[in-house]
Amino acid sequence: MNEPVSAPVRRRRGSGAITLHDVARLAGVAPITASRALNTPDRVSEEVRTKVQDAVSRTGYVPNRLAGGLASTRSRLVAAVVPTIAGPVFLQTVHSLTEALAERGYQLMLGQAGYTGTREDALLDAIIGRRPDGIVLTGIVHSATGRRRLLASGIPVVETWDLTATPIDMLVGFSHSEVGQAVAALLHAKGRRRLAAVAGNDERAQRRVAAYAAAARRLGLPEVRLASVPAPTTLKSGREALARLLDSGAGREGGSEGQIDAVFCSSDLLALGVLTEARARGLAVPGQLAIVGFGDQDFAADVEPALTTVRIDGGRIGRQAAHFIVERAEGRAVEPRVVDIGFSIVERAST
Amino acid sequence: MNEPVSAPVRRRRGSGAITLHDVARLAGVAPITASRALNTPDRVSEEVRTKVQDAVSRTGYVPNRLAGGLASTRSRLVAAVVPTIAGPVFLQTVHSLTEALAERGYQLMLGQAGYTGTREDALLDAIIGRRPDGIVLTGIVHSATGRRRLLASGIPVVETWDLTATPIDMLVGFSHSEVGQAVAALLHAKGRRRLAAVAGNDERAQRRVAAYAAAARRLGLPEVRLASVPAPTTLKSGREALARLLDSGAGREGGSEGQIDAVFCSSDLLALGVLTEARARGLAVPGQLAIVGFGDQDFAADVEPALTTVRIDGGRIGRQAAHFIVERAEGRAVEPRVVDIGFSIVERAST
DNA sequence: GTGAAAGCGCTAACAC
DNA sequence: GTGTTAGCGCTTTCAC
Repeated sequence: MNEPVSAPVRRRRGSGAITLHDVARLAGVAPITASRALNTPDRVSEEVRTKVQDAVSRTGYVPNRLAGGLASTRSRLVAAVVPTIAGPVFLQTVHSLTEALAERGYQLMLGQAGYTGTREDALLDAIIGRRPDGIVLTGIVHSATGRRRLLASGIPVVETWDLTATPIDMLVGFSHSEVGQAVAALLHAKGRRRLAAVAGNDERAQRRVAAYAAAARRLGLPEVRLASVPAPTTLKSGREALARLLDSGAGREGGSEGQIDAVFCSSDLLALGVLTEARARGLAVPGQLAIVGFGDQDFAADVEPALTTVRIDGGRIGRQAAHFIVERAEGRAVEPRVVDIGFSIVERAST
Repeated sequence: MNEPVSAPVRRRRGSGAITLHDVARLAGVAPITASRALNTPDRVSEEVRTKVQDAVSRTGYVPNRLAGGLASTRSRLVAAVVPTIAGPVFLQTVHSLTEALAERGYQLMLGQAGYTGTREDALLDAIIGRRPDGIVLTGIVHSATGRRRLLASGIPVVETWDLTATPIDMLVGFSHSEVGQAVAALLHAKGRRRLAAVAGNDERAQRRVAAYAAAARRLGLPEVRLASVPAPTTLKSGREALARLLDSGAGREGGSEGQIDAVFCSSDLLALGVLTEARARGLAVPGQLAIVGFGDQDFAADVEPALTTVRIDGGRIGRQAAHFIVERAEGRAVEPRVVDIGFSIVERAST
């Protein structure tokens, strides 16, 4: 086989890919000058800039960011951790996070922790080992050791979708308790008295429902009936949960408390399941049963009847998290480090 | 402030994190021995292994994979490209890909190319620059320059969710044309004669629908009515599309061809929208209108009536892709490099 | 089984 | 504005 023209001395290691040295040689400058031409173009003469650009496009050079990250201790990589990508809740956040980061030249690395939390520590080590410029946590109850390692790593951390008293670092979210209270107040104001809830068994959903039940109690309503379903939630588990609520309610107390007349669901998908089951049983919605979802997924407005739901601006969470991380990565302090983005209740036909 | 006990000479650069050198010093061995104790534990004496393990847990050492990747030209990072994470189609694939990779010690990096493909080349460069051990492409029509750069990078590539004649490297998917044909055949066999389709304007969906229309033609059916909607598809666009199909059909030809009696949708969400609109208009499903979805999302079986749909084993695609990449990364050849995972039609109440 | 030396490809630091 | 030097933290290569 012929050696390529003007081949360098055979390398002993390496991938064989074009390097910055190759580009620099072609452009007739020192490697560091080529580096500057690419990274800080305005600190270099016009002439050098064009020569280097030229060499880059002729060779198809793609900078090795592993090497760059190692040398500069800036990887331009941001990690996000979600319980599972299969659940729709965080998609909007991950989507806008990815976009906002890409605009600023950062890349997203995605990790799935699972709802159980068993793999959490291993995942965190895998992430920290990559020295990302930031870590975004969504809906994770992190173990004590996990917290400690995050702290020790010195990597900027943004926790999202919640408001905790003791954030690791930065925080963008809303109060799940307030959501539960607001929904109870709404249903009470609408004249509903026998409230129920269907919630996935993740910590945040349980917190919403607990606050909802407590608020109902304070409003003098009978005890809220609860149905728990596994996370991630599905339409099917919504149907089954309503079936359980209705059947157990009918059997018990001989109707002293009567049938439930409102259900708060921990996701819109669950709410759609409840709606489907209600229709299958000939229960009128909202006539006999009011339904409230959570998340304001894009389908919520278009089902029949349209779903009342709690709207969270997931996109804003993602953008704010990206902003936090990029500011930190570029050496600027961010203050305040906690942002409460709130929520709103979108009233539609189902209540 | 006190210096930490036995502080090394102040480093001029670096993150200040614990390094393998620190661990090695603590364990009383050379750095390379510590490296071996962690990466190839069985090539090291029992004694060294425990001493190093001990030093690791005392210091909380997390290996810097940027440095490791640079030295070994193996990053243990795999990139996946999806049009958008907001669409539900690829979630199962991404989910199982992440899991399968994590099990083998690889981490996923996610990129969103968008359905338009404008950002595609920039995204590919950002990915290639990270020197992943593999790249998984889902549903991307890649530009000629994109293909060239992928090829030039030498990184193993798996294209998924399609079967093309000229794969870049490895491939796991199914035939979209065959899906369209099979659906047309099914509806024909069920006695449906006036077929319609609602499809997102992405290349693959259009291909399914084109094959569906062609098959209908060959079966002697009247021309298929088509409605195009923007990708990603939503419940709402499904409702609107059915409305358009019905209204235009009624106005035109004075009923010579009559109302449509079957709709093939390019996603289950779209199908749910069609179903919702049909119900809102008092059209009986499947009596007056048969509906077929695509994807067999988990809700498809549980809506009323349950949705007939095309089932793709997205999880298997992800696992197979992970297998391909890991095998390659570990130096083993894979043969064959193309896997057709096929599809099945799940008949439920909506037809 | 263990270690010394020499990079991987890039950029910070400090000249000039 | 441009270049030289010396690493970043790890693993390959080659000795012992």
